[in-house]
Amino acid sequence: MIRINKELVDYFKDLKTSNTVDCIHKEVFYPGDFLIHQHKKGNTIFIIERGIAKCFVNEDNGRDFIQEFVGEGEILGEIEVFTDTLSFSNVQAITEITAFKVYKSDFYKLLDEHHALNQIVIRAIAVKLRNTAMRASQQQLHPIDYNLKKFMALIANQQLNVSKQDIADYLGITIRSLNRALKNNTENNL
Amino acid sequence: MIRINKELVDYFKDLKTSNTVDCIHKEVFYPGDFLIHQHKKGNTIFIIERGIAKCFVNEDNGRDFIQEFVGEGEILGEIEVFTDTLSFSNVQAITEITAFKVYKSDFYKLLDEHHALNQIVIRAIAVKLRNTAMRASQQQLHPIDYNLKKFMALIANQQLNVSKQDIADYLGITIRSLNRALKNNTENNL
DNA sequence: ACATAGCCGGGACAAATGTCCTTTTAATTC
DNA sequence: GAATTAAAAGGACATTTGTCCCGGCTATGT
Repeated sequence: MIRINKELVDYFKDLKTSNTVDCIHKEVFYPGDFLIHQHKKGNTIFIIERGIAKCFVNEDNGRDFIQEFVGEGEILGEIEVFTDTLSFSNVQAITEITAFKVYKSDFYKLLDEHHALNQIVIRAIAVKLRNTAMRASQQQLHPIDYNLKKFMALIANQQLNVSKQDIADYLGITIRSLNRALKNNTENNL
Repeated sequence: MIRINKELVDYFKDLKTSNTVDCIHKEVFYPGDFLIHQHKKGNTIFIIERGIAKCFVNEDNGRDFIQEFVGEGEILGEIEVFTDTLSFSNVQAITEITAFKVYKSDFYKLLDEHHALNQIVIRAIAVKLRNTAMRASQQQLHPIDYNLKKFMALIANQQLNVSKQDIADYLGITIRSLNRALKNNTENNL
């Protein structure tokens, strides 16, 4: 449920420690900090080395929708770089985060010079697309109770403490509806 | 609204006519034919040369969700190839379609040998991800009337004749709800 | 023309979800 | 410990959406 990408972070760690390139910068973020701002122009990508962030869209009616929780190895900002568009979502640190930062031009250079990295990044985006598309249809076509149960199963193994507001935002519902669904689920599991 | 990708189809047309590669096969599909079957293993990608298809997920409760309508230049099956997983959605021809078909191993070879194609494909996936994610949050957080109005504006310019069932499946609602929303929208536009 | 079947729109009701606001609980300060 | 504030839970009602089903329209064959 918290997306991770071991091969990607390992690749960057190796690149960084090998000292063969000098375009990978390390950066630290604290809970609440924004790595990416919606509607802002981004000219860097990030790879999370440690920590957890939430990736969420703020709609024009004020409500938030959490696209995913991202952890170790997840790449951020690559969509903006590849499509040359403004960010369509925010990325905000939940825990303390250390991340690798690479500027757009350097990132393109890295992809050119490192065939394996190119493969890994393509795969990373493909996985994201797959997850996003599958969740969209599932969440759209199933009732809240069903989606909530799925969500709970997903975070059960994680040691992440998700706030109620975040659960509601992930499911795209109000807290009131979430409370009702939680009650339903516990009652039916007696 | 019907996704197209001119640069991708042009690239394939050039490759095909130049006769420098022999791994690009042309295939024809008729309305109703399936290019990709959900839950089946796919070992090819397609690039649509001409025609329109719908890409939809069938959920376990029997309902369908249309991810997108794809037209000229759209790539299909690449997610399955890159992530090495079963198809998570169906792709069905709406009009007659001609498409370029490339086997997985050949496709990887093409990407290796054609740097520009690699770029184009990465960009194509990035655009898909962006669109999918934006639509998911929008559709989840806005009422039907709002989403319907957006949808109508999108297909207004297209010469595509979308059935009511398809509109409902795209919006993730029942036909009954669609009819109500249609009535609302016309009444309010008086 | 008539009968039949199939599709389409909508009425009536049920279920799900959102909005608003009150109550309850927990936490904090003095 | 009492007072105050903030956070969580839920009641009451309105709105939205889904389910079920009926009646009408169209097409088709005989």
